[in-house]
Parts: sequence; C-alpha cells; structure tokens
Amino acid sequence: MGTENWDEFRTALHVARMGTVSAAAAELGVHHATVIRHIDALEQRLGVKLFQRHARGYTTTEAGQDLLKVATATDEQLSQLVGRIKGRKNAVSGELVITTVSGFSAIVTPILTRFQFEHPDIKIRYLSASRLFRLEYGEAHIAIRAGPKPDEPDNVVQHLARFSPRLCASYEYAEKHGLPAGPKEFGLHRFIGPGEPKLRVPTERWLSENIPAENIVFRATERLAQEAAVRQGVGIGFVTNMISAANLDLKVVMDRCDAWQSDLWLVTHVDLHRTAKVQAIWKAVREAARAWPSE
Amino acid sequence: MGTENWDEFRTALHVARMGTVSAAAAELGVHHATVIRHIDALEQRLGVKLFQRHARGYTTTEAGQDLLKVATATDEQLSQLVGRIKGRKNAVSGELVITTVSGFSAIVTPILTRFQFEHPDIKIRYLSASRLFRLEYGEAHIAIRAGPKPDEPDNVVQHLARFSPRLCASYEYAEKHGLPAGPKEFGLHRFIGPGEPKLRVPTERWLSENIPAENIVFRATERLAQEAAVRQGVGIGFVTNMISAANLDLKVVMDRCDAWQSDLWLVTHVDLHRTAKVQAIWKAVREAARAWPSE
DNA sequence: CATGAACTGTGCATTTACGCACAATACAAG
DNA sequence: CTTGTATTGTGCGTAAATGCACAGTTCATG
Repeated sequence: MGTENWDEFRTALHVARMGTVSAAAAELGVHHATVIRHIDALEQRLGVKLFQRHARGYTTTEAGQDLLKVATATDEQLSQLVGRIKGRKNAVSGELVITTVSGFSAIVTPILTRFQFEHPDIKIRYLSASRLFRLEYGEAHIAIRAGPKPDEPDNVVQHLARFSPRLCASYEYAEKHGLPAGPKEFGLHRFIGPGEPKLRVPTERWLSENIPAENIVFRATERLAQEAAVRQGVGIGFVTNMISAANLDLKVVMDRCDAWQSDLWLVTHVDLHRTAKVQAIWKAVREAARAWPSE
Repeated sequence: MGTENWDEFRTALHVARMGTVSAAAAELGVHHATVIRHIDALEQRLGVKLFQRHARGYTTTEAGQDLLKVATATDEQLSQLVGRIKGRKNAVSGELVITTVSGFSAIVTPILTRFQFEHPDIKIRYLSASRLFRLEYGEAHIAIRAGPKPDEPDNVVQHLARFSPRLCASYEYAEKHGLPAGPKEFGLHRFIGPGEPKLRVPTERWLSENIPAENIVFRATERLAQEAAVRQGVGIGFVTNMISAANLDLKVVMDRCDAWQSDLWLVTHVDLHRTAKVQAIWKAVREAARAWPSE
C-alpha cells in the first residue's frame, strides 16, 4: 500500500534534488510534463503534498524532505547493486558450483583445488550426488556429464574426453582365483561395481546385464574407491585411463570394448558461458583433460 | 547508468521472492507477460541474467540473490517512508513554522509558547522579518498578516481580529508636554513610530503622512517596544487593545479612527490546511484571538 | 502411460503514458 | 514600464507498455 510504483519515487527524488521540474526532466531524459504527472500521481497516492509549487520551481515540504533522504539512499543502494552485478560479470570471484554424477570426484578434485589456488577469491562448491543437479535450475555453473552428448537446448556442450575403461584385476586376484576365459565364467568370479547403478552409463549397464548381482561383492559410489578395490585384489572391475596412467600393475581381463565406451562432456548453461568465471573454470578443466592419457 | 527504471527492480524483487513469474504477477496485480518483459528488459540493461528460467519457475542467479537483498531493503525503506508520510499527515509533530510581519512578536509569542507546552513533540520556528515570508514557497505553515484581506489564490484566509489602535500618551508625558489639541499641534510633540514604515499598514501610513519625520523621536520594530516607550513617557504612539487590556493608565490622544483600523488575517496554504498540525495551531491562534478585547 | 495442472513465452488489440506545442505566470534586467 | 527568460501547467496525437488469448513445455498424479 503506497509503494506500488518505484519510478515515481525516483522522479520525485530528482525534483527534490534539482528544485525545478524542468531540471529534473532534463536529468531524467524525459519531458517535464511527465515529471509533473509523476509528482501529481505520487502525491495523490500518498494523500500528502510533497512539494510547494510556484513559478520559480518546486520546493520540498517536510514529507518531501523525508522522501529526499530515503530516495537518495535507495538510489545509492541500487547503483551499488548495479555496479556489483555488472562488475561480477567480468570478475572471477564469488561462488563457483560444479557438479558431476557421483563417482568422479577423483577426477575433478585435483582440477578444482588447483583452480582455487589460482583464483583465491573464489569459493568452490563441488556437488556430486546420485540425482542430477540441473544447470537450468541454476544449481551449478558447470557440470561434467557422462554418456551420450547432452542435447538440452539452453546448454553449451563440449566434448571433454573419451571414457574408455578396461576390465582389470590385480595380479594377486589372478593368482588366487584365476581369470575368466570368457563371459560364461563371469558367474564364478567376484566383481566390483557402482554404488547404485545408473543405466545411462554404459559400463554400469553392461555390469547389470552381464554380471549376476550376487557376484558383485564390492560396491562403491566413488570410481576411485572401486579402482582401489581392484588394486587390492577384491575383485574384477573397471579401471579408467584417466586417474592414473600407471595401471600397468594390473592384469587386463577384457580390453576396451565399444559397449563400455562413453564420453565425458563439459556442459554449462548458455547464460553463464560468457561470464569470466565460467570461462576460467572451463579453460582449466579442458587443460586438465588434455593432460589425461589420450588413448 | 543502470538505475533508470526502479519499477523493474521492484518486479524482479517479487519474482525473486515468489519464485515464479505467475505468482509475482498476481502479487503485483499485473499480467504475467508484463513481468516477463520487465525481467527481460532489466537483464538486458544490466547485461547479466538475474534468473534461470525453467518450466517450474524462475530461480535466482547470484546477481538475482544480490538484487533480492538490496531490493528487499529498498522496499522496506520506501514502505516506512510512506508510513511516516501518511502518518505525519495526522500527527502534531515535527516543525511548525509561523511567520508575521515584524512587530507582532508580543502578540504571537504567548500563543506559541502555550502551544508548544500542549504539544511537546513540536518544534516551533517563529519567523518575523521585514520581508514577507511566503507560504507558497513553503517557508511557513501559517502566517499572520495585517492589512487588507490577502487574496492569493492558494491561500486559505480567516479573519482573526480587528486591529484598532488608539493614539495614546502617558500621564507623565501629558504633564510635561501637554497634549495636542488637534492635528495642527502635532508638530510640537514627540511621537513613537515603527522601525521602517510599511505603508500598507494604515497606522504607519497615517504617521508618515501626518507626522513630520523629525517629530518621531523613538522608533522600534516591535510593537511591544513602541507601547513600552509610550508608557514610559517617551512620546505619543499607537497602543492596541490586544497586548494588554489594562491600558487605562494612559491618556487617549486620539481615539479610534477609521483611517487607522486594519485587520489581522490568519492565513495558510491550502495544501497544509488539512493537516492536523496546522489545524491545531490554527485553532490555538483563533482561541487566543477570541480572548483579546473584542472592542 | 495418459491426463491434468501449473508455468513460461508470444502475437495481437487496446489502453495507458509520453512527447510536443502552446498558454500562462512570475521574476529579473534594461 | 517593458521586454526577455525562466518556470509550471494543459490539450492532443503518437508511441510504448499492458492485457488477453493461445501455444508449448514440464511435472505430478492416478
């Protein structure tokens, strides 16, 4: 009640500052008739005269004086807000939210820690959960997605890396249990799988289709934990070429297979892509990906 | 630059609060299309997206969060301003400015001191000077004017009292110098007059037309000072019936005369007349005037 | 899987606000 | 006293903002 039009307060502010309708109109870039109408409307709405009118200009009443003070503060605050917003557009500061599906923290964390080191003003939030954090809801600045190329309309997507795991086992496991000669022997072996299978990820789908659930003896959300389990001889599991290039100490149960291959995609919202902050993390992730084993 | 439209900030505030365009539109009492256009315009002006759009509503970006904080404060401040302004309309507080032409302080001061006593929240400024303080410039809330009825268009005027002085002298003066038998003997006597004659006031015009300047031996701006001089035997001067009813200890040189009579007018600006503060002082002055000797 | 509800987004008719021109007034200077 | 320059104030034509109706999408529910 009473504040249903902020522009009229702004007009009144300039009239109070300038002392004349004409000067205020010139400053506002509108016709002086518009200013008069704004003042009239505002006064009628408030039921109080804000200005004493005379041929030499407008002088403030007490109510007008009060308005002058408040509106000056308002103007100041809004100007600072605009300055902050416009400035933030080209500043690498504030919060940066990145999200992946769960299981990629070992890949992402080193990139993020280094990025934070290079941009000390930034606060990083790394969200990884089973549910998909959605860019169009403003839940994250950038995301790393696995699987087919995302085709949501407002996203800008770039191919990051080929996700090409091998099915491996440790020498220790091979000595103890031997290795499956083919798919028919899978039922005799122990496997390592994801915490809760996401069927969109090819390796996880393959596991759920080809390995009996009872043979998966170790489940972990984090891919790094899965690989650690493989190395310690818990069972047979997928090992990627991304985390550690030194996976030569493992026996390869099955080498790369088309059904397992998928791709990693770097994706952000089109509205955020231009900003300096997203540009910076975008560039950092791409450079890190380039250092991964190409093959 | 950037703050040339406050209404769009207000619209954005409601969208940020409600989370959806539709709810904001309902709250603002406009169509949701209008809200969408406001947000679009504001974002384009700022060059930054304030909201992430999706089918479930609008969620704030960081810039939108910042705007939410600032605009909430703005809304609060403007609401308080409106409350103050509307409240002040019916409150007897703040400053009360009253003006008279110089010379009436003895009449006005008792009224003002009593009024201040009855309304402790008020601060009184009593302006009296040779120049006319003008109501239409907002220089005063009410004025007491002497002479013909003021006819300025935006003023509300009420007759306050008939200003009907006598030309008097003290017994002491009469003993020492005698009294003039008629106008022809005026040149032989000593007179008391105003500080600087204002020809619009009948008594002062009469003095300047009928009494040689060299016979006016005592001049004072304040009417009270003039009357005190009369009582102390300095000379012959005008004594009104308003200041003290007990002027019986004076000899009347010339009794009331049409040429001397003028009127006192209580006047205020039409925009101020409705306010409780002006109503209160208006009533106080009128009641004080009613206590003056009627004749 | 189909249905319904809620939300965003857009083209079109309409209302509203705006700019323009001119009148009226007051004040200052010659 | 007259002229010049500043101001406020007002009708009218035009441009801009608004409301309306409908399309399109997403999500929840049975």
